[in-house]
Amino acid sequence: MPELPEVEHAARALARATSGARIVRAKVLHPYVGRNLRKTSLRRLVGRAIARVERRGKHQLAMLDDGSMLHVHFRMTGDWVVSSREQELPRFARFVLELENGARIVLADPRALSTVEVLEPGASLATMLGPDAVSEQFDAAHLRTALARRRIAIKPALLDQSVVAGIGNIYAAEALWLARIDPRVPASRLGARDVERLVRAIRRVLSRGRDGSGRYTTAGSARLNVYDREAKRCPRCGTSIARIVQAARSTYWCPGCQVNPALRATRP
DNA sequence: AGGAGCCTGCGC
DNA sequence: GCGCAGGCTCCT
Repeated sequence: MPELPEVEHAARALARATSGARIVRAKVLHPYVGRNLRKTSLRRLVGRAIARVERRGKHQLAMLDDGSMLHVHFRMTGDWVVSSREQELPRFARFVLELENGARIVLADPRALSTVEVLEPGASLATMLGPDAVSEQFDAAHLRTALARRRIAIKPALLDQSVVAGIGNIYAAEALWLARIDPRVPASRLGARDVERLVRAIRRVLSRGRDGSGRYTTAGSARLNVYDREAKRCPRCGTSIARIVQAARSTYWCPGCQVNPALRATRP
């Protein structure tokens, strides 16, 4: 369940379940999930306490008391299941952490695309991340600069985690709809006012998008205005919602009210 | 810039 | 069956 609000929720759940507790066991149950792990590094976790948990974009970092870090990425379908050691493992359990307080934290992921790795003290994430989408560092000035020389369309640009960290496919579409921007517009063609609207739209979209459990849904959700709604009516203008493919990902958008800013300028 | 691929389940 | 999926990396 991999968009930023969901990862934030998951990271908090992890923090709550672990807070200060020592790890007594750490085990990968699916080889693909541990593909970035060196054979011995999981054992280094045993005996360490989890001091705190941070989220950076959609990455989770559990900071251990010796300065090393447990780095987890849910990709498409990962999630934490918190229970106790006596309970049965949940379906799709791919990685298990057991704590001396009796808690058991399981990474459940049907597709097993999640990754778990241990970073040495002082190491940093291998990926370049832009400012977090819900941080103050992410503002119109930053986004404008980051997009200035990009010739790719704005929608795939928003998915580029080095531009801004934490936006996924669903909320990229939803934010562009809110800001009334055509997803196909070259990123560098957005004007200052478009970028400002877009930043506000991103903030709004990321501040909703969750039900009480921290999950989101697609079909049947009143919150999603365009995503997964091909051929349905745009809630704003009634036009039939379109689906296109950009950078091999689905983009849903409204051809009626999401306009190309360049065209808007020539037709006042 | 575009596509394949990773792995598995689900809906048609 | 087949095609699709909320992400990301790596390759042409």
